Amino acid sequence: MKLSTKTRYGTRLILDLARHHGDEPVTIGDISKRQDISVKYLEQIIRPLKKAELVASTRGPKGGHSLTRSPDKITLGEIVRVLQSSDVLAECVSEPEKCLRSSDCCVRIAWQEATKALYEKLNSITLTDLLTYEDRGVGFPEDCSSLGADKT
Amino acid sequence: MKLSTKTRYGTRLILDLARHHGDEPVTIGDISKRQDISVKYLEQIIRPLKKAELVASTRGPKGGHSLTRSPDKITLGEIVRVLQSSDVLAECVSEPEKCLRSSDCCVRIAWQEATKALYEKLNSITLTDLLTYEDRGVGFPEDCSSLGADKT
DNA sequence: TTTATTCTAGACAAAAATATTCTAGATTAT
DNA sequence: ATAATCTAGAATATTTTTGTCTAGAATAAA
Repeated sequence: MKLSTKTRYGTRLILDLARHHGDEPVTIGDISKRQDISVKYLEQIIRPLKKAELVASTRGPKGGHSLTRSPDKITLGEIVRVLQSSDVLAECVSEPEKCLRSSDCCVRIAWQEATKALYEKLNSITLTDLLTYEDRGVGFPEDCSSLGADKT
Repeated sequence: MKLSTKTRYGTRLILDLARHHGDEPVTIGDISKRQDISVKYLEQIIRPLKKAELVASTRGPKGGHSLTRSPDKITLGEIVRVLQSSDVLAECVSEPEKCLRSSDCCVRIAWQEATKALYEKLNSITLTDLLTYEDRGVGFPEDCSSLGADKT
């Protein structure tokens, strides 16, 4: 159920671009230094982001990468969908035809609902939101301490 | 971001027990036939469920497994937390100390919020709910067709 | 008391997915 | 021209997940 490091690193990558939105394009080398992620890996991660047109690049000296939209128009949901190779909780959610039982499987519907709830939250968080929390020294509005809910 | 097959099979396992709640204990062999999952794998999956005291077992002939609580007192959230080896979206959510950046990482808070939203949904779905939907021939109350939300 | 049935525990092996690097270019400002 | 930068695909390494095997323990019933 973990997000891949590709997704997590990619989020940091794009957040780095967000911090420099409006400035000169940012090079992979710079991001690598700031985020402490290898150049080679970043090159790999940025490809799907370009393909999805979240990021645009220019080659040659003075080249680099930048966001195609302002940070308040990009959500975490979008980033996760682009980078996460399996972007639903179970294969049967996105491809019911691959499971023989899907037609009358009540569990499948539950995974679907849960996936939906997850994306509703992710879609509600923009890059700007993250930068704002960062400025405030972190600490989201809501309380996040109790994850396991009915554990108690 | 996918749930492991252990979690998915385990959910079917426990749902099978739920269908026979109140009857004689159910053997792994029976579940294996009905769910089409190997005996050996089921034996492995049922261990953590026993440890978490969701399932109780008796040995010997006429032995088998049964739920320790009624199906309306067991939620999907609980099952996922027990079976899913990584039960949060990112390691830093449950173990912030493992990440150097965690103290001022705004992304971590976002993954935490998203994990929370996911469990709120999972915790709200009981085994009884699933059986009910099954009886009705599936079809949850809400519409589940659009997952990718801001995709459109 | 023996036997067949059933669960239990841990180790092991195989397969799949993920993470990461490498090699060889292609562009382009200076 | 050349140095800086991005691009593409292949190749490798690592980790995680999936699944099986071996050996044993408990117990109901004959």
